[in-house]
Amino acid sequence: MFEPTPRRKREHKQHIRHILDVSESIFAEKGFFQTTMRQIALKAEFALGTIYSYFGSKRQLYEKVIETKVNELVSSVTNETLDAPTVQGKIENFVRAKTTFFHKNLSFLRLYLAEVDVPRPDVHHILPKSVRDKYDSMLSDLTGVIWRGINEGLFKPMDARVVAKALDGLTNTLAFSWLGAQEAPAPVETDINTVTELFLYGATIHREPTQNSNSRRELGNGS
Amino acid sequence: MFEPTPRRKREHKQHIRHILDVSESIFAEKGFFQTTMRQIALKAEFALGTIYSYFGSKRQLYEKVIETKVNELVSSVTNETLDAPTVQGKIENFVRAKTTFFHKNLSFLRLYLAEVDVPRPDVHHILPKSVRDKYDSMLSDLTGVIWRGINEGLFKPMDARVVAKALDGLTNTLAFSWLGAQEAPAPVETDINTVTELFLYGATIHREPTQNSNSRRELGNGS
Amino acid sequence: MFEPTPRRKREHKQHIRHILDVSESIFAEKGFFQTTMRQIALKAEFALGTIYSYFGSKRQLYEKVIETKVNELVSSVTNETLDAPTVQGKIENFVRAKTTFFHKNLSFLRLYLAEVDVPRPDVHHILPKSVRDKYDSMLSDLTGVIWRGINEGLFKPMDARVVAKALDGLTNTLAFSWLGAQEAPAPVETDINTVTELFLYGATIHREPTQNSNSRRELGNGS
Amino acid sequence: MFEPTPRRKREHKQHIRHILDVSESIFAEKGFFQTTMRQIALKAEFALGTIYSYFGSKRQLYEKVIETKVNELVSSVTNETLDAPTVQGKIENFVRAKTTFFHKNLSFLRLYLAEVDVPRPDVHHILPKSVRDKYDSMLSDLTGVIWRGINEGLFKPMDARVVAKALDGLTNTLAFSWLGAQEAPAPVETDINTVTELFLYGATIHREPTQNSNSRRELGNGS
DNA sequence: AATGAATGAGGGTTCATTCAT
DNA sequence: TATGAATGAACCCTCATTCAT
Repeated sequence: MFEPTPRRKREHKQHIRHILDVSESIFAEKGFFQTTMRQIALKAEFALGTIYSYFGSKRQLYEKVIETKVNELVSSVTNETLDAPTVQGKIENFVRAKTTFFHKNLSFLRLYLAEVDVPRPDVHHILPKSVRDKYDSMLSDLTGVIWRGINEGLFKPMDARVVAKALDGLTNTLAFSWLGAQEAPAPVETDINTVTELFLYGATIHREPTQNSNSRRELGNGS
Repeated sequence: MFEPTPRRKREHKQHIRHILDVSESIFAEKGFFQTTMRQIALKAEFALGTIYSYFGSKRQLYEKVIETKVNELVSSVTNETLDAPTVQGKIENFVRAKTTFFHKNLSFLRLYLAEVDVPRPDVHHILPKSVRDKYDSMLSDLTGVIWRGINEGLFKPMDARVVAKALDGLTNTLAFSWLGAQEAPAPVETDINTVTELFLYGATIHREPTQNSNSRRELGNGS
Repeated sequence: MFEPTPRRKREHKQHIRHILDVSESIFAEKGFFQTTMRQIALKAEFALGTIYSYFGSKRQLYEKVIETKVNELVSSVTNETLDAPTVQGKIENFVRAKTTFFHKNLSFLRLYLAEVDVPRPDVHHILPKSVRDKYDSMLSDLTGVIWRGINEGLFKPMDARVVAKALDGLTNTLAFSWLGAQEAPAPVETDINTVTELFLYGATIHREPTQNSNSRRELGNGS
Repeated sequence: MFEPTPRRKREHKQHIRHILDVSESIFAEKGFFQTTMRQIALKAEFALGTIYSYFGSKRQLYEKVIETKVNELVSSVTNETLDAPTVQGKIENFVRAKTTFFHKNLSFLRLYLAEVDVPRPDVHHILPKSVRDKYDSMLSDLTGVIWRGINEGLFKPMDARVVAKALDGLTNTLAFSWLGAQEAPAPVETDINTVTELFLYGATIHREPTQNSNSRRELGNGS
């Protein structure tokens, strides 16, 4: 019996990280079903069996890829959202955190859209419950923020959950537009402002904007 | 030698329609890769070979399913959108047409989201160009509407294409929320109002205008 | 009950002939297994079922194609061979008849080589016994001629059957060389002379050819 | 990471050899199209997938079978042919080498005749160019020998290429006669002599030269 | 007789997964 | 632990053949 050396442990973690990264890029490029374990093993420079010894199955590997990144995303978004004191600030931070994250994880974006945004039917959920829970908790937090906004008389009295979904979808939609565009995506700040402005005040120009115009300027002054 | 009798022709069309319907439901339920041609043949109550004699390959069948429904959707949406005289009317009709269509074609919605909203990377595009073109033309029409709104001083001067995408995404997001919900989805009109209101005027309550809709309508009827 | 009109009967025969011709060309081009009944039906401008009503099965159609042409070949060759009074004349006529026939039926040649020259193993004979018998009878006739030549002291005392096979193979080999060549094949007479000369007198030049040279000239004077 | 151990490598080669042997026998027995990969896997006592991991596809496996044996044949024949100093010696050695090879590789003979002797039309060539080239090179060597014989005044002035083809076909024809015969084939030497005699001096008995071989040898040893 | 839509057995091929080394 | 050869279930597709009209 050997006790695992610290070096061993470190290497082990590095390997896992490495395989996850490689898998993410291939899954993102080809999708789950058109990715083969051999392709992953090849690109990761491990033997086929080694991948299995680390992750058990293709499905589990895929889930781990999603789970890891979703955790990062949700943590980041949740923290940022909570960080601001006002409702508007929270909204803005939510949009900023999500947008920034996807800007930095473009290849993951495709997986996210395919899996979280358009999940397979309930019976055959490809995602483990933990991931969906995580995602739902993020959405719940956002719902809470909306709800507070409604209670404070800031937001119109709509179904908070639906509004939250709408905002979430709005950021996804925008992020998605990067995927198609081959050109360098617009600066993040512009996107953040567009979404925030649209969500808070809509597309229509108002005639007598008193305080609102101020807050809008603050949101938009990055460009 | 003989051309097919009218009856034969009619049956032929019925069979095609039948297979397309069956395929749609299975593809929607399991996705492209987890659907087998045998499942389709079985559910359609045709022999395997018969499906092939009608559609050539799994890929082509899938494309035909998408193409047929996307054509319906786009026609319906385009017509309705053009139908209204004012910009706001067009926006509202767009949302109404799309929402209504998805309400009536719930199973197709999943395919639509998977294919149009989250396309696979360029090399492996599962959709024929014609379908994507169709979709793009719908989006272009919408972009035109937005653009007109901006020119008329109704909408804020934003990137019309991005705004159009946002509105499209917003309706998708809402429609998507039906997929998860096991409960009877809310009445269509509610959803339509939510999206339209959110898009046009945002989530925030404005201080001065008590009857927002009235004053705003005045703005739009100048054209 | 209608008695078949003479016209009907005539048409029937014409159809059979037509389908056989079409089949021969396709079988020759692609081989048995890579030819489909649909291809034949299409090129023959009959419905699939019609082909079956005439020939029962792909195998039977194929056999009929071979059988018909082999019968023509064997009849022609046998008649010509018997026609000449001398052994040398018979040999020459045999070569001439076979060569001429293949010259006129180039597409059949491929089938012939594939089926008669290189038959599939005994268990799975694709040819009906009648065809093989026909072919064997031709070879027997030739063997008889050789045998007579040996008895008359004209030919060396070799195994007549083997010698006959050799001559038969020699003509096949030559005919085969036309298949590869895209250029217009050499005049038939040249080929006939080459084979006959080679078979009767070999490749070697003899020093004191007294009578032999005469007979050779007779054989070769066509060119 | 690790290169395969010598043992692994050895086994790998043995497996390839084994599968090739098994395939050859089945292909020879049933032909390409009536042989299934499952049959091969079964007889080779490997899983279906294993055969594919070794050879990629049925077509490639078939080609490898042919290629391997044709290479053996051509090497053997070319070496033997070059070995003799005189033209007649070369001719005799050519016949001997080919005949001996087929005597020892009876099952391959059928494949050889089907593929080399009766190739499918150009578009559907089942053989890789390399194999056909190999075969052509053998034939070219033989043509060279014939050509030398003609130049030395030994052979009649015929088209050397055609004569070479004729000799090649003659040996094939003879070898082929073994395929049908269930009885033990005649001793190889007899066959070799028959072909050589026939090719060099023809079937006809010459009047004057009692000891043909002697006088003829004198003709040939001038080189 | 003629038609061609419908049938379904069968074959080539892929790829997740296992396991002996 | 790491390896990768071996496995075989499962899938897409073809095509000879049948049969109702």
